[in-house]
Amino acid sequence: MDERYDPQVIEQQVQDYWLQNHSFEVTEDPTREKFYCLSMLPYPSGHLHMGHVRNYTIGDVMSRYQRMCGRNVLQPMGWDAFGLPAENAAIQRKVPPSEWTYQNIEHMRGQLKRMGFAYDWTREVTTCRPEYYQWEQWFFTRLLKKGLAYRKNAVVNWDPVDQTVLANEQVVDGKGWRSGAQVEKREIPQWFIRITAYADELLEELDQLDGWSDSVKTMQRNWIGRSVGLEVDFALADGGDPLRIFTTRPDTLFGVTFMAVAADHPLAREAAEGNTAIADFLEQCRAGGISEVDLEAMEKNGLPLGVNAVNPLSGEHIPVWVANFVLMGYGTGAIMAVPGHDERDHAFAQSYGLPIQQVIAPADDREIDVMTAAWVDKQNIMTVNSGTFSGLDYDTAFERIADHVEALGIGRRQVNYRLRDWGVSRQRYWGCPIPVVHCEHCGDVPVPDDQLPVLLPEDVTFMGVQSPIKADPQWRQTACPQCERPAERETDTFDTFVESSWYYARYCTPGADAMLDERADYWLPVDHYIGGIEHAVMHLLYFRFWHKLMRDAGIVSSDEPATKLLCQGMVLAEAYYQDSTESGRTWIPPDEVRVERDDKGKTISAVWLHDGTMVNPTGWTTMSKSKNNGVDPQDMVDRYGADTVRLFTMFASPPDHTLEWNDDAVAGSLRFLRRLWALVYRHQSCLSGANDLTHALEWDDETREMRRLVHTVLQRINRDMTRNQFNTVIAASMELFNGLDQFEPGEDPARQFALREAIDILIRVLSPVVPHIAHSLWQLMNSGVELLDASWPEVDIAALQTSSCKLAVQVNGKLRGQIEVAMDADELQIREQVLANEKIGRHIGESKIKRFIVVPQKLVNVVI
RNA sequence: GCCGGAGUGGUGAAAUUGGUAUACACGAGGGAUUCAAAAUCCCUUGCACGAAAGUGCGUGCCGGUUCGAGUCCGGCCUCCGGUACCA
Repeated sequence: MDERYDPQVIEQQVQDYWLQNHSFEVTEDPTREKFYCLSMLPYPSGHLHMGHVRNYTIGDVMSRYQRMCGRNVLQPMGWDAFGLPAENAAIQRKVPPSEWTYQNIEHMRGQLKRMGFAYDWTREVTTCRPEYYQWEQWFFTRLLKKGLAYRKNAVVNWDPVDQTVLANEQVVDGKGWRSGAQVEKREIPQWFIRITAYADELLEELDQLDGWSDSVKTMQRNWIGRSVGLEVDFALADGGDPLRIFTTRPDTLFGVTFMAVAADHPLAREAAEGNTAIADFLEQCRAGGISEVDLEAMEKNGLPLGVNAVNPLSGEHIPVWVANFVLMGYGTGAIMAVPGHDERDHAFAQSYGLPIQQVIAPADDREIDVMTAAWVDKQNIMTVNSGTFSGLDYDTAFERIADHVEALGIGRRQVNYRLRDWGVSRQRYWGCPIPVVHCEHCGDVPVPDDQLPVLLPEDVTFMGVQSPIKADPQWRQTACPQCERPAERETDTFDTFVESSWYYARYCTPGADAMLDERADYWLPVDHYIGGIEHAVMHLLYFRFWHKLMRDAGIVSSDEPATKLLCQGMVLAEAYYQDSTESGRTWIPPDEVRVERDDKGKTISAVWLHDGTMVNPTGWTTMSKSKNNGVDPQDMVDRYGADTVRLFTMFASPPDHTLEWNDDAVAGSLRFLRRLWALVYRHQSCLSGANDLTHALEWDDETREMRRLVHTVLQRINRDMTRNQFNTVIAASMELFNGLDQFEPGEDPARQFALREAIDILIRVLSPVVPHIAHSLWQLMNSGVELLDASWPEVDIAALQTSSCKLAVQVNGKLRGQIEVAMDADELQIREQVLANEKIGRHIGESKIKRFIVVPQKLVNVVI
């Protein structure tokens, strides 16, 4: 054994050992309990970033721990390889997206291997390969035949200069990021998958997902947004098609003082003919992007159409407006407005001087004023000013008014969802082609199985604005699979969320000549899924949805894809900048900055080493290229080794918190591993001794104390491993180490045994986090077992026994002292000891004791 | 705007179910070793007052429940994630 800890050398040796022994390749074994540990697959952006390192270390720690608990562990890895960044890189570097992507994958695979993650690389999935995407094309054609996929018009961001569709991210302040042109809304035909047909199941099954956090489940519930309400037709005063609206507040129907329709509602278009003011307004509504943030943030405005509707309950005539916040694509494209009892309607009514009518009031005598603010309560209310429907609570009003509206034949009870069908069309090149042929005679025809996959050409020149498959008439041209006459291929590609909706299942069946095969039933569902909290709703909802689609196609047999979920927090770093009038804001890399601290270590200022000028610190912020504050995992691994990086990322905070990167603390993690190495080096002859003294050992006091520490700490480690709180597992291991560092076994066999036991436990519990150093140290232990398959250590209950314990003593809730009592002391004995204690007695004085509260083995509170 | 989180020393954080707030680290200060440096080791370290014993204060802010609140309840503030074409 080398005296010096040299991570670069030992990590290479250990990784070679794993490679030669195929240590992480697994097969289905029905006799063993399986554990499928899945981390979200990365987008191959070119370099591993700290978020990946953190995510994958968490998964690796879980996987290695489960293996030591005896499970047959599958931990796969792959590449979410289609997507927008490859197209941007292609334009910048003039290389085809495929080439850029494959090079990135090569590089990043090497980086992952250097981290020592226990992946079964024989199962690697690359989503841009036809072997993978052909099966989602195949599956999509099944969905088409079942009516679960369909085509309809939908709105996109349109850049009128580049003549292209923009992603929401590419719209900055309402303008195209490249052209700078004002973005417009444009309606084009798009493919959708009917996720709303599964809305109720997606909602209800959340209740069964005990292994998912409440915050994620709540977000998904709110995203689905099931609401029960009433659909009502409002007749127009001058005839014509009635306006259909949906409301969850039928109890406020008498308070409707106006209505509003979307800019592209037929009624608005009609009114615009011959009215330039309205026509101009509709034109204005076309400007700007389609994201919800933008729509909600913009100023709400509108114009009256000069048309009246009739309130079906009161018979009142109310004006119909066109408003920019009503959207044609969502719901019916028209709303009823109740400014007295809806905040948005109230604001709109006030800015346009529209009437506000109160129709509900508090059931008690409380005064409210709907003229100053909308009153939106549902509980403890009573309808007022509502004709024969006055004096009712919410539920009664809802039911009676719904009955009435249904009896009149102008509406019906209706369940509505906020969730919209999943738009999967993208007008981009670097994605999976949607397998449909457009035929003049037969309509949209799914590509038959024997013509799949529809291959995406990879050897293309890509200039950015136009997708090469849209630009290439040769590629588009085909024969209709039904009538064999000339027809055109669909040139849209899938949303990349489609690929990431089923990759976890494909890992189970490498090389299968079908979408999946029976091996999937052994591994699924995923036992633990780990990924960023940013995926809480969209990806994780599509992932659940696709699993149910596969179940209903008879391809998988479970209802949900993952039983447990862990969402890790973001990785942050400090960033520094300077502002100047000429060049705007410049971001200075942290390693070019010297931070000045006060005598307590608090940052007071920061200086750019380059020229000695002052820079501004931002505090903790997300790592990003634009802020120049990314920490490259490669640099860290080169400097400290993979184990140190793994140790730091697990130690710095619990998995679900944000993680603040700190170079000094990373060095501290290396220091710990060096001390661990030194400890084992110092005791190596003792450690390699035979382990034949398993009984009849007499412990001296110091050894008994040391063993009690080891086993109480192990107890905490076990608890924290099961709740995935790895930072405290490491803290406890450090405590164990600190207790051990002072212990000298000498020649005493019992003391030697105790030290061997303690170090054995320490190496085992640290091995999931720092597997390379653990492997090297383990070789000295003469245990005859492979560390990867060594059993997780068990607590020796006998070692925990003590005869007395310390009790904190409070007087009126304030800590005043401590006493030591026998473990089995009763309240009377404790009371005697408390009163006998001089320091505590001072605080009690002559006062009468009102209460004497004892929390066994913890504390006493004397209330005077 | 809406939905979901988070806030504890100089810093990252710990505190099992309402029971001794600050474990474990980092940083800082002091010391040892060294020709010197690196590395390593030892001690101190929540804040205020005090020579000390000690006393008071202290978990974003305001209020409440309780013998006892970082933890539970009500109301705010700030920051972070998502918001349907970034992944």
